[in-house]
Amino acid sequence: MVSNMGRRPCCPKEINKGAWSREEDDTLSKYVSIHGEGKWQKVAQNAGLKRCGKSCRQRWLNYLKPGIKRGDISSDEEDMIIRLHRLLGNRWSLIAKRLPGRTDNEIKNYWNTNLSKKLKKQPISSSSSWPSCSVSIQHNHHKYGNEKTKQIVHVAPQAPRPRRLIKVVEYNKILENNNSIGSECDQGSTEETSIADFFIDIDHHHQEELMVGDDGESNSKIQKMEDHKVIVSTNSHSSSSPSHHCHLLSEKFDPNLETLLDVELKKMASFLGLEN
DNA sequence: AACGTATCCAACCGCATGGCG
DNA sequence: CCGCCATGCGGTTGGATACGT
Repeated sequence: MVSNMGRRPCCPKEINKGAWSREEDDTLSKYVSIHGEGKWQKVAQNAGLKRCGKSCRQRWLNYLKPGIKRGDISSDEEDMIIRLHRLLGNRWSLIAKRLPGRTDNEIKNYWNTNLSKKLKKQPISSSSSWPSCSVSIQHNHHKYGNEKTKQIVHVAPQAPRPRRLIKVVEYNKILENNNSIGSECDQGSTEETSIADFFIDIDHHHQEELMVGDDGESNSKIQKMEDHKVIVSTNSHSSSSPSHHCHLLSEKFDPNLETLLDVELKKMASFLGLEN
């Protein structure tokens, strides 16, 4: 092969490493407050920081960004982390998105240093009452100020995380199209949520869909899924803040809804080969 | 006080992913 | 379609601190 084989360094040769100084923090904060986030390589260069772009991004997102909480994880937050971890596994960024002000790195560290030990001492049995799904409240801010609220179900297979993941968004689109073509779905006050919606948290503009494995069988499975539809009535929370959905899952579980979803989700998990 | 060990957590590293030309 | 690049993510590392002997 060629002589310059190997991975190209992502950072300039002369860079600072290790802990960030106060001056570096100030420089980065000022630069981002003026120019905004993104283009981190240029941030590093233009701000005169001898740091690589990745490092700047991480420092900003984990410590400097306004609204970041540090330390003092409450028992409610801890409970939330435990539940979300059971639901989502080591997907720290997804977990962090549901804990306002907390970062994936902090949650990951907290898990590794505190919770993993705690849970080792108090293992959760497979027959425990932990939910196999969770519900969060999603607020869609539409044009002209009306807000729709939707209950989002997060499904986490207890099976190992798929090696490769594909999105189910396309499937959802197919269903939407089908519904609009002479289906029984009326456009009235009750909203219909297809089962594919259970996998999709559009809270972040489709950035964090829950996905299924692309083992080559998924497409056929998704086709068959059309027979499995679940209706979830939604309601309006005009007084709720957008961050409302981040509150504890334990408080959001409607026992009836949970039972319904649990049954349906078990069916689907079975269908997708995600049982156990 | 001195030393060894354990713990915490900020930062690093490499891989995956998505956008773009 | 392909390659490049920037960004995102999660596992790991290593320095600082706390604790035990």
